[in-house]
Amino acid sequence: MLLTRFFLPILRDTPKEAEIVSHRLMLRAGMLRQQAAGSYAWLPLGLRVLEKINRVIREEQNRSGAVELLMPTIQSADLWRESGRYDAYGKEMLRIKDRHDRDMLYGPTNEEMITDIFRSYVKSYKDLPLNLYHIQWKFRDEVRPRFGVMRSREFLMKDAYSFDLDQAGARHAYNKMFIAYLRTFARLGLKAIPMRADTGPIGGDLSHEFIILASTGESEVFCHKDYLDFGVPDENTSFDEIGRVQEIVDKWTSLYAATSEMHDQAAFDAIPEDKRASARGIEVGHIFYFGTKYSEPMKAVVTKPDGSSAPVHMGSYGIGPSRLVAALIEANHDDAGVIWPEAAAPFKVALLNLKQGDAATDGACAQLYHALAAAGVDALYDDRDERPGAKFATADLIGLPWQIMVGPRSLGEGKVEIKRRATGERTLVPIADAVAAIA
RNA sequence: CGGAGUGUAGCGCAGUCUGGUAGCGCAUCUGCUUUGGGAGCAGAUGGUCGCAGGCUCAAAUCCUGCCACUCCGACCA
Repeated sequence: MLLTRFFLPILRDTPKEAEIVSHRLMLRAGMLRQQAAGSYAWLPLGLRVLEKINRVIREEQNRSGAVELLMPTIQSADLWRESGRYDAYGKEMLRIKDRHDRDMLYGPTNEEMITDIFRSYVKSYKDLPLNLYHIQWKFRDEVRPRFGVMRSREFLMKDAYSFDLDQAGARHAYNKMFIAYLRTFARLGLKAIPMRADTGPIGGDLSHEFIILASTGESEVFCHKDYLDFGVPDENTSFDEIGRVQEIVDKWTSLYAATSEMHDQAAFDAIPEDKRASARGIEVGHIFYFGTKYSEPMKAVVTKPDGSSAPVHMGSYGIGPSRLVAALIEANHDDAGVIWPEAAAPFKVALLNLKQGDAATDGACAQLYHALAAAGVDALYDDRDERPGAKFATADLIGLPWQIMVGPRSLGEGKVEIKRRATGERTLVPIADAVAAIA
């Protein structure tokens, strides 16, 4: 992509409404534009990050056996009356009327709709287990949206819904998602710690919030430091081995970890002092088993092997990709700007022509740009007529993992300079070796 | 929803107290010179001062009402 053909409205000054670093940097880097309180347009650079995150989420959801579909944003109130939540949900639900004066709503979540889809088709235990997910925009009319996309009213959510014959089956479905989440966050370069969450009226131990530690986090969290060194299940982990999957979950829930709402000071004090971590955290995922809460009132029942029928056991599993963009920045930035992990980076490399209009640098850049494209490397070529300093500042701000700098100084020896954004480390390499150096 | 603020050019701000024909920096445009960490000089463009009403010879400035946005708190993915 040529920068002169891209749409990248960089801001030199920080808009005053942006308080936390991720919000500031997203506005400055031209990723995001606020349209109303808690409502944002995703500009091209931001959209690329969002889609990179979605890709990782999809790959891990699919790997665990979940199946993608897509449900509408606008829902009929009737389904919500069936579950009883139309009246229970409160003002956070954005309620709308259509031209026929029918009650509609902009979905804040999709339990009712997915249960309706399930009950329409699935009648037999033989079709279980089933896990369906989608990635769709949600709206919750927050009293006080803040922190940019960290807590917006409109937000993107991956929500998965599992259906099983009984609680044991549902536990395995839960465990599979648990592992998929560990892998998803790890691939995005985040250390996410599963913390026991409130299960509400259902009870039990099957609800976890996945929290990343960041100084600007929204809530206080407490955990055992050993979690930070735990290994994440590799891509060959079999999701069908019930015992093995349970072992992994058991290990990842063996040590103390809790948000302030669930905090048990006595249990925390029992941890050796040098192993205690008390920090701020950002919730990036939430998984939940809720049994027959929706299947029973909405009559989502299947026939069992013995001929009797019973409501299915369900769970739901959320990740907020739009919030993850902000969380990634909170966890990866410096004074100059964002530092993207490769899996989420909008482009892999910035190609900087330090003397636009100079035949030698123009030629070398064109050659490199084509070589990168041929190698399948996503590159953003800064071909603006700007001075070197402006290009360095832009590249650091938008935080692509690599920068290839092409200027008369090194080109004299037939070399270009490659900079790793995360470390600042620079190396001089012959032009012909540049693509291989970052691949 | 309680409390506190802010709305003046694309962005950041001054001007409001004490009413008198709207200003600064950056950005943008033109020209020349520059070219390895946000260049210099010269010139230029751009604003119904959030909206509506009122007081006044005269309102960004005073009064009344409304709207939008932000921050703290309670609440939430």
